[in-house]
Amino acid sequence: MNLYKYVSESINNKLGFIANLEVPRNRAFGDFSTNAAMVMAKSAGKNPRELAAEILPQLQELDFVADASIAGPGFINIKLRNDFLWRAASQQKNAKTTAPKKIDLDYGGYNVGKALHIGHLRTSIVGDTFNRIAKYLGHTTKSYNHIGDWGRPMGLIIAWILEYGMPTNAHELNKIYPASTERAKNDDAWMARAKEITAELQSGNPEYKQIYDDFMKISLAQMDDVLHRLNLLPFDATMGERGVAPYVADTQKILEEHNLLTESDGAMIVNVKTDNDNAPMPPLMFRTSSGTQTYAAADLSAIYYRTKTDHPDIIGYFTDSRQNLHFQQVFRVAKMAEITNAELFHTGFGALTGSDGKPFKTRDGGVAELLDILDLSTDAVRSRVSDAGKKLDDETISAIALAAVKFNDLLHDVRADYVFDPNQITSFEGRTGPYILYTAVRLNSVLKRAGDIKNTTATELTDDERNLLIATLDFERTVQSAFDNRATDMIANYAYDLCQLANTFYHNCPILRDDVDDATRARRLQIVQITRDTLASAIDLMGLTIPNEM
RNA sequence: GCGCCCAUAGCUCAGCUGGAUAGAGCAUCGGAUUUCUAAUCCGCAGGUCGCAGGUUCGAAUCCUGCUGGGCGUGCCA
Repeated sequence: MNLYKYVSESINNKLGFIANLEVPRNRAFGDFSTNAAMVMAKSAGKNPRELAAEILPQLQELDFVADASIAGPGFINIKLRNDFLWRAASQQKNAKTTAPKKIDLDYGGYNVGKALHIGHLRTSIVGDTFNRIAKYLGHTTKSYNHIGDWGRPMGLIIAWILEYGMPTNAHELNKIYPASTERAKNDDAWMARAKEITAELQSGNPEYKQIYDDFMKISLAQMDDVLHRLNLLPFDATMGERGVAPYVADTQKILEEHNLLTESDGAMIVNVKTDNDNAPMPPLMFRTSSGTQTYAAADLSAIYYRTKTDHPDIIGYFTDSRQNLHFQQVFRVAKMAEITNAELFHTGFGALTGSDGKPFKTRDGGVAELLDILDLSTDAVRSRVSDAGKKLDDETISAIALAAVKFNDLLHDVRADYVFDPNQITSFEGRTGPYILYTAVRLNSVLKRAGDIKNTTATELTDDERNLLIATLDFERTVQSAFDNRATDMIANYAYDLCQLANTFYHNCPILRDDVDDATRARRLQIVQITRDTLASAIDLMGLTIPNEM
C-alpha cells in the first residue's frame, strides 16, 4: 500500500482541502505532519495555531490516527495506530498504475567496433533500471539499443581492414577505430577515403558490406557479453543507425511535405530556431554535403519508425548530457513535421569525472573500459573474501562485484556529474551495493532458519519495528516518484535507507534467541519477511541479484 | 560571446512537496558480539548550504545579479 498517498488523501477528504503532507525530519514529532492550518490560515484570516486547534478533532476521527497534536508555528503532527500500520504493511504491494502507457525507451547506444567504456555505464544501468521501474508500474515498454553502426567510424574501420586485414576477435577490432582516427588526423587522403567508403557503404557497395557484416558479428557478440555481465534486461530491439536507414527517405518526404528542408552549403538542413530563442539553436542537419546520413536523420527516422510500428505514448532517451541540444533539435523537428504525437523526453547524464573534476581517465590517460571496471571490482571482492577467511563461489563474487558498480552508479542524481573513484568501487563498507546485498542475505538467513512463517497480528510495536514497517510502506511511492521524475537514484537511496533501518532492527531486536517469547518472535519474523520482500523488489529494480551467502 | 547544468561537513553524496534542531557514508577518535552473518550496530567530532540581494509567517529549496567549474554552441556520433 502507498501509505503516503492513503494518508494524504484521507486527510484531504476529511478537511475538504488540499493540504501538504510531510514526513517530519525528526521522527519524534510523529509519522506524518501537515501544514494545512498554516496554509489555510492566510485565507481564513486566522492564527495558524488557533485554526489547527479547530481542525484537530476532525483529524483525530480518522481511523488510522492514534494521536494528533499541534506543534511549532501550526504544524499538526500525526502518529499512526499500530494495528493500522501492521495491516497496511502486511498487505501485498500493488503499485500498478491505473493508466498504463506504451513507452519506447532508447538507451545503451553502443558503437560498433569500439569497446564499451565507462561512458556507457550510466546509459546502460540507468536505462535498464528505468525500464524495470516502468514495467513494475504496469507500463508496456520496448527497449531500443540504438547502436552506432552506420556512420563514419564504419568507413574508418573498413579502410583499415582493406589495408591490414580482418580482425579475428573483439580485442583486435577495438584497436582499429582509434588507430584509423589517429591516422586520419594527419592524413587528409585517409580521411577522404574513409568518408568515401562510408558514403558507398550506405549506398550499397557489396564489397564494403561484406567486410562490414564480418566485423559486425564480432562487435555484436561483444555487446551481448557486456549486457550479460551487467545483468541487463535484453533489449527488445537492437536497431540503430543502419536499422532506421530504410526509413530516412520516408522521413525526408515528410519534412519536404511540411516545407521544412532547405539546402545550405550542399547540406540539407531544417531551421529550428524560433523568435523566442535567445539560446544558440543551430539548424538540424539532416544530410551532410558529402551525402551521408547524419545522426539527427537517424534519430528522426527512428521516431518515425517507432511511431509507425509501436504507437508509443512516450518515447524516452537516456544519454549523456552533451546530447541535450541535439535532442532538443530532433524533438522540435519531430513536432514541426508532425512525425509523432508521443511525449518525447531526454534525460541527459552528467559526466563521470576524476577527483580533479575532469573527465575520468585511467592512470595511463586512456578511457577506462567497462569490463575493466567490473574486473577491478571483482578482484577487490575476491581478495576481501579471502582476507575474511570466507569461501564464496565465483557466481557470488561476481554478483557482489556487480552490485558494487551498479549501485554506486545508481546512487547519484543522473543529471549531475559525479566523481568516479576506483577506490570507492572497491570499498564495501557503508553506502554500497554489497551493504544492500548483505542486508538481504542476513534477512534471508533468519527466514531460512525460522522455517514456516505464520501471519500474526500486532498492536504493540517498538520504535525500531515501527520505523522499519513505515519505511517498507514508502516503497510504492518511491517507485512512482522515481518514474515521474525519471530519477532512478531514488530507488538506490531508498534501498539504502531501508537497509539501515533493517540492520538497526536486526541488531536491537533478537528473533530466534531462546529468551524471545513466541508472540514477539512471530511478530518480528513477519517484519523480517515484509522487509525482505520489499528490499528484494528494490534490488530487482536495480538489476542486482541476492547471493545465498556472503 | 550566448545557452544549459552544477556548487551542501576534510572527501563522496542525500535533501526532486518551500517548513520545526540541514542528514548519511568514508576518513579520524571511542564503544558493542561467548548472541539470528562484524561486509553489522552505537557514539564523539565535523556546516556562514559558493557570494550578495529579493519573495515568504518560514528559503539549501523559488526569483535576480555575481563568482567558480563542467558541457554545448551546423557537416564527429
